[in-house]
Amino acid sequence: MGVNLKQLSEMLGLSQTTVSRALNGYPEVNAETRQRVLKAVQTTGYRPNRAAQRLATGRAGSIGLVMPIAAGIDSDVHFGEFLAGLAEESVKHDFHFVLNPSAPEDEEATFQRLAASGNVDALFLAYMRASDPRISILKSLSIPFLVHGRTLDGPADYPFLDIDNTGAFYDATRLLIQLGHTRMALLNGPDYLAFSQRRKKGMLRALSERGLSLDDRLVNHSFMTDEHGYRSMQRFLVQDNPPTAVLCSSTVLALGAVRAINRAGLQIGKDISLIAHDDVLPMLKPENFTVPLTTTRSSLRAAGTRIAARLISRILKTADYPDQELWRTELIVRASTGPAPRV
Amino acid sequence: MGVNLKQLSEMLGLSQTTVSRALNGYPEVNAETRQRVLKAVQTTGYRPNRAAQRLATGRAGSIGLVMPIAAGIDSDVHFGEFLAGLAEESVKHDFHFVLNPSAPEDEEATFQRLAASGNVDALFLAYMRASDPRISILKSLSIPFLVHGRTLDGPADYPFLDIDNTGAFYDATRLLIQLGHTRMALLNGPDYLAFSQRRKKGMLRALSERGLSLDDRLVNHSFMTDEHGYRSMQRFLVQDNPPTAVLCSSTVLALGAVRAINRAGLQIGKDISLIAHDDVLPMLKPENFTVPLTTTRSSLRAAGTRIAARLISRILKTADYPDQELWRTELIVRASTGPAPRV
DNA sequence: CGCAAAATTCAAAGCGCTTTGAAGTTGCTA
DNA sequence: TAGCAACTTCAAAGCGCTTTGAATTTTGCG
Repeated sequence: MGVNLKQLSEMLGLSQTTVSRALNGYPEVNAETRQRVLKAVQTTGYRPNRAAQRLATGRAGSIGLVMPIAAGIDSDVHFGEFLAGLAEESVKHDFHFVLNPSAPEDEEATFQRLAASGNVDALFLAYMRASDPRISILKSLSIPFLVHGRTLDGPADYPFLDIDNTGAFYDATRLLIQLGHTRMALLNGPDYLAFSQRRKKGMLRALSERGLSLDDRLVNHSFMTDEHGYRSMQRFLVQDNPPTAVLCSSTVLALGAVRAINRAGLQIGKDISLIAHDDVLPMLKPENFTVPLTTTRSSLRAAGTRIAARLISRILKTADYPDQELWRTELIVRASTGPAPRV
Repeated sequence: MGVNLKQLSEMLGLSQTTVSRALNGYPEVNAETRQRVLKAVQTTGYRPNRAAQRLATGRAGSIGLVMPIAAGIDSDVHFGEFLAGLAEESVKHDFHFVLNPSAPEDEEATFQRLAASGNVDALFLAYMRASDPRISILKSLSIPFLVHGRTLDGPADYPFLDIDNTGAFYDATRLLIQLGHTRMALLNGPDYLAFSQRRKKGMLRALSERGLSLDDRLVNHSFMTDEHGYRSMQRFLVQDNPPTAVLCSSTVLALGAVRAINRAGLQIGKDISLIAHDDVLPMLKPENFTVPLTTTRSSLRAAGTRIAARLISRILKTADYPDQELWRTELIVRASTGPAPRV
């Protein structure tokens, strides 16, 4: 193994105190001394023992993620991508993760346990529901936390990073309206999730501004899998008065929707327009669809990176980030949208 | 915060030594005393400080994963599912992860650093290449490691968990041959990965046993995305003598392949048969395809769970697991395979 | 040149746990 | 009843780092 602080300080003829301070950037160290220390670190390859640091500082150096992936619960494609961003940033600061799979019913207990264990410095929360009891649990926990997304109801008096879901689908809907569409469908994520409701709200707002409305039979809430996309779209298409446009909450849903549309012998961008929300999943690029997809875009990986950065800076009390962030999405027009077909 | 060991032992009128031993299952503790301790833990909610434990024992309590997800490198859908399994098991033993994104070119350095840092007790390695230099790096590192998959060349003198890729595609190919197919295609994963080569090998073996061969123009190696599946399948179909069957290394590839086939106006299971390898991704269930897919199945999540269990038991020196495991896959016949069409 | 203030450096006390070596108890055998 | 092994329990020494409070050296100025 490498040297430890004691050995290093003996080599240098300094006390552990001074060496430690030199390394941690304290001001009361002679500039020249600091240089010597830094050079010695280079040559010896000294790396502080994290366990000792953690014990001494009381900081755990890790972030707790409560993943909705208990045994038997489906994992989410989007999660991997988000995690990649999180990891990318965390590793820079030598932070660990505690991934805590948990079923919804014992999330509360999981949080309590995690916070009490002292094993994590901060908690991260996602998959926000419209009105989410987990927020108040977290508030009572006296441990920093950060929310990806945000609740729909109640005050947003907690730190979060969210994208402007309402705005995204508002913009998308407006575009469709401008193209002459009046009857459109919505393939949305699970009903209870805040982002689903916000997207629907955005769509409704744009519609009602033009005196249009949304037919309940053209709305579907489900997990965002290819298959749900296919089934729901198929149901929409066989109705008396099928939609001329559809909004999808995920490119994965769009995948299935596209399949259903093709199968019905319709042409995307001509017979029916489609706009999907794009989380920028590498496995599924909207520009690579047979008919490239018009999307509202926001990188999930970037969100992961940002969240890690904010959480870590919060723990280490380094930089100051805003407490609440709302990212605008980009509306990117490709070939899947076109003028509404003449009746 | 909760109590610590000192407080707990004072409450009980015992020494820290005895309490610690009682908790860690040492034999030299009076059964009655142990009961008292255990009860006190219940009432006080005592939880040992992990940082202190780590410092005292020298064990880090965490597993290092070197993920191929450096900035700019695509994340893999399959990874999330695998991770879910890993996390599920790890959390039971209060183990952390250090996710280390890394580009292929500095993987070696990443390993070195990780091992030397003492921040991890074990390393995990995946995405094995046919002949993988990382193995010898790991061997030289004096830290336990476990490989998911295994190299193709050289001795397999290291601990691994792999599935029988050769067998999987051998079985699949045999089934196709029995159904009368003689000209088949292969949509495979990246060329340099060991599992891709093994699957191809399995296919070749079954073919040559019947005096059949594999046309190079009907083989494609690529990342396993929907789009690659689509493009490659399309290329296969426009050839002079298109295949009557195709093997896909992933359901994600199959997704694209199915799209191409439908688009060409062909019927799956009738005009063309398809078998995919199924990692049991919740987002993409083969049984939910429009024409349910015949698959070779092996749960990636289960592999994650198993790997975590093996790694942790190795670190904690608890149970004994076999050092090398090769899991058979299941061949599950659904509607996407059928007799070869008459010429 | 002398002394207070500023700049550096240090010794030592934890952080909360495990583990070693020793000590105190019991139970049996001779 | 002495003597020894088998049980139990304990005090104390780390693990490697940070941080407090004090000591030492430099610097600035009258």
